[in-house]
Amino acid sequence: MTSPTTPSGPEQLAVAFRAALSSAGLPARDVAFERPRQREHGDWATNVALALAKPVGRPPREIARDVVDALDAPADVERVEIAGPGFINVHLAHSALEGVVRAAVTQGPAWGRGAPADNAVRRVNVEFVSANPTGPLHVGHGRQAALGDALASLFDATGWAVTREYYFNDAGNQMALFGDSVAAAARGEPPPDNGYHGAYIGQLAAELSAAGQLDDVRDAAYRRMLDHITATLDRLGVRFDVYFGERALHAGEIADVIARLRDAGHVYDADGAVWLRTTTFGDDKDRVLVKADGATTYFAADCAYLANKIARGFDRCVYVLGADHHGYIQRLYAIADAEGVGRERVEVVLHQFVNLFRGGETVRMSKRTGEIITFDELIDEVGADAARYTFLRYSNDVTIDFDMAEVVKQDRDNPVYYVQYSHARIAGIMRTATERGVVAGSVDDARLELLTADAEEELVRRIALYPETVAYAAEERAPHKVARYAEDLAEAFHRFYTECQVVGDDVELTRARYWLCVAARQTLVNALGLLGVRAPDRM
RNA sequence: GCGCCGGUAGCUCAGGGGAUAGAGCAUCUGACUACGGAUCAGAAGGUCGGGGGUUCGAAUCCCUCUCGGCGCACCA
Repeated sequence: MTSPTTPSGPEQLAVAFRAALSSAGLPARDVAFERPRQREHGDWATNVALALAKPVGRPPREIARDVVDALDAPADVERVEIAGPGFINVHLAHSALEGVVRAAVTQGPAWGRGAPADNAVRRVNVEFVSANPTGPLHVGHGRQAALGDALASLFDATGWAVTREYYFNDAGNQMALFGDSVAAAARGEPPPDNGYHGAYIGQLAAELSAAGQLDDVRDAAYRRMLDHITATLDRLGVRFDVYFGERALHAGEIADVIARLRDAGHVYDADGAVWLRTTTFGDDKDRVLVKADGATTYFAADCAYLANKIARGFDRCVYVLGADHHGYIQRLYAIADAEGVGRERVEVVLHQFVNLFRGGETVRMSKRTGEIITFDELIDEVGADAARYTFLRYSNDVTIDFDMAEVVKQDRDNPVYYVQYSHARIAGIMRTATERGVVAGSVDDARLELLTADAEEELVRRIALYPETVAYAAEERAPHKVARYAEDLAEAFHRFYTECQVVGDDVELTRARYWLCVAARQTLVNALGLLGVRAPDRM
């Protein structure tokens, strides 16, 4: 797996350090490495001596001394030193930096991608948005679209086979009411009681009328609405592999799953209803599968839907849900356990809400109050890239205060442009290099050892962090770590750009810097790709 | 009442048990006859909501209190 150009990482260092522990007569133990906060503390650091101090009963610095003396370090380790209370800091040689540039360039789109230790490809279903097609997407759906898509990309980048799925309800009362509302509008009548209002209802009626689809309005209306939603998502660059309608489950799968759950002993009848004993699996209360009036519940459909996903061969089912759905988590786990699927195959990624502002003033997203703004209108106002990026640069766990007046700004206030600008600058350098007839040659022949300026080395070190950033962001289900990384990378590039002229008189230096630019550009492209944000050549 | 998320610089937020808690914005001071100034360099700014505990070491883990957001259907 490790190519000759890949610099030593935690795995290689751990092997060497474990050997050193052994030959120093110290107890065997895993040696973990982390990236030190400060540059002067090296490329990697381990606290193994601190951890051994207590069991061995000796001062940590003394232990560290023994370990370092016994260490047979990998070739690209320049020096190892003991610091602070007993940390062992590893400094890599310049050749390691050169290896990073070559790896980024030669691996190209695969740079930063990984695979599980056993190299097995597992299948994951990522379900997100799943807004019922009874109205346009609102801004909260936008966050979920950006998040779900980025999570799916992170799964893909770490070796999973991913299906992006959108689940919608095409079977319930709301759908019927929605269809009837559109039908009423088509006849020029007011909507039924508790029906849907809003200009889009009239617009849908007009569209269906123009298309001659007024015979079966109930179905035609939601399909048309789903088309609008798909178009909105498309503007954002989000595409689903599967749109799954609940109705399909009513053909027998719901009845089947209830029968199976009953056979398994988890179902009982009470008060005229059929219940699933979810409390067995940690839920607060049992849940109704079939109501006293004979109708199956949405919950019953959830049971059938999970069974359906498992039958389709997914090893993992991810549900991206808004914070208001946190109560569903225990329920989903209970379903998985009751079906014998196992809760470890179900995963919920929760995210907090979005508050909309314009210049500090609250903008409502609900239909209730005066100004309503749909997600489409938000994209109109700030652009797809800025919208997506803004949704993705915050932790899932924090509420986003989305101020449209800030997000349309195209300066350092708005990190998406800062990152995109760094990419456009590199593209500009490439254009200049072409114009001035630079012959870049091959990265293997480039004299990368010439890249010794501070800004150059810092840029390479930043690039080197990309693969571990992707791995960690994926593991933590935290796309914002990729966004923050991209900002740091852009910063390192801008500084390099300011301090180092790429296309210059020195042919060898020009070539070396050219390849550094290619490596930086590739890393930016890959990172922005995970976020679904464009990497423009010009802005 | 029970549960989930948050409280870190004036503001918006990062922060993976580790070393001196970091960015951006805002404020102040500087930088191009160079490949795009949507840029760069620097200064200043902190009881990490309060209190206990675990640990060699806690913003980080545990307990508790508090403030803010959200949720606790035979709705969808």
